[in-house]
Amino acid sequence: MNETTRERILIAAAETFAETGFAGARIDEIAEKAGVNKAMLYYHVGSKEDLYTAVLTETFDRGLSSIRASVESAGTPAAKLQAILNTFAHFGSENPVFIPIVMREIASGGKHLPDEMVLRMASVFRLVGDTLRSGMEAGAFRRTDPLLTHVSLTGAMMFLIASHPVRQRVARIAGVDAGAHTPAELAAHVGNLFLHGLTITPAKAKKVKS
Amino acid sequence: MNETTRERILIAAAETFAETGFAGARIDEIAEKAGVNKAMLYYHVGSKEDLYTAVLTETFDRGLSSIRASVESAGTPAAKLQAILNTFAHFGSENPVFIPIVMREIASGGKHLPDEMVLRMASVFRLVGDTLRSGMEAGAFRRTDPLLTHVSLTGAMMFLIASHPVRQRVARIAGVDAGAHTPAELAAHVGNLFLHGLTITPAKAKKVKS
DNA sequence: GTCTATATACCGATAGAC
DNA sequence: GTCTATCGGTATATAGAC
Repeated sequence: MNETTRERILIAAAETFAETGFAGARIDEIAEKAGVNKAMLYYHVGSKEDLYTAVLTETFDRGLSSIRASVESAGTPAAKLQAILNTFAHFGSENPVFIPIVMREIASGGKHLPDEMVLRMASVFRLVGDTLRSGMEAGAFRRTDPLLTHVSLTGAMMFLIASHPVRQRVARIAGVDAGAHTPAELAAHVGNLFLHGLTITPAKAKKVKS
Repeated sequence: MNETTRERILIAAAETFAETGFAGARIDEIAEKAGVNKAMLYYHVGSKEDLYTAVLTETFDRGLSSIRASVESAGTPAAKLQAILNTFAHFGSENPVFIPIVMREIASGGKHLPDEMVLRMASVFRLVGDTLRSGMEAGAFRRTDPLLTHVSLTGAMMFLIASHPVRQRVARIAGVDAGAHTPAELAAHVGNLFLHGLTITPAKAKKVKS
């Protein structure tokens, strides 16, 4: 089993699927990008669907272990949450495949989402959910529905990262700046927003003025 | 000009584009769903791209005017923001085409997004951005990047609405409740989250305990 | 394992009769 | 305005030589 060839194919496939989606992806393009013959692609991986599933699960697994590691490296619930956001933003930016694919799957109601993938998504939620719940029980976080908050967090994060090209076009028309686009800056924005909210409370207002 | 035929085609196209995306959509399927001949589709609307653009802009325009109306009906910046979220959630739920299409466009970096659509997106941002800026200037909102906050808001909202089927599967695996799914409940969750954040401040903690 | 050549099917778009 | 028939191009997938 030539693992290097297979990996080259998976990387090329990931890029193409991210750019055009499953239906828009062309096997010829993936093969050319991977530097292999089209027949070799079928020999090493299989059909287009097999290729898609392989890309999905392998990418998700790498992201999952990254997030797992980052959670354990932080102390307080707030720090854990920020660590998750940082890792998520970094992973999503460095693996441009991941976010577009998830967004497309959500857009189709997860119709093509195999159980193995839902299982992995549940693992991520458990990580974030536990962080949220422990923060609530410790009196650090307000009580909100963990699953809905989790989806809100990841939704905001994914949109921020993936929207960069569109954001630039919108910004030019609206006559404003396109805003930050580095993973660190985007994660900081989401963390700031979700931890403290928009409203200026008396305590915060005092803090700002001091 | 038979407006009814054209509208039937646009409705069918909207459904198909939402389900499968631009590349995945089949003209034959759209024509059959609309109950018209394929040649008629080309006669009334034009090419596949023309069809896509028409669906996009007409749907977006209806949503834009809904949001415009809701903004004007509210007083304070916070109330305006909540009104936007409510309208957005309602429109997105009642037009199941809208959110999937936008999500797919963002996922592809807006490659198929015509300038007319970016223009409309900029209009929505101007509405939300002005609300945010006026809140900041009035001392009601903390200072954040308006465009990034706008994207975070819409991203969270869209993910919450569109993720419902996937959320149910994740919830079952994680052994938790799938959470709310009515537009009003989802809008309330996002509004609560973005206005007040997760962190319990001294002032809020006092409020909760009283 | 690797490549060429090709089968097979599908899809977007149109010509042309009525 | 409406339909049938079909063109031309392209896509996935494979057969078969080496």
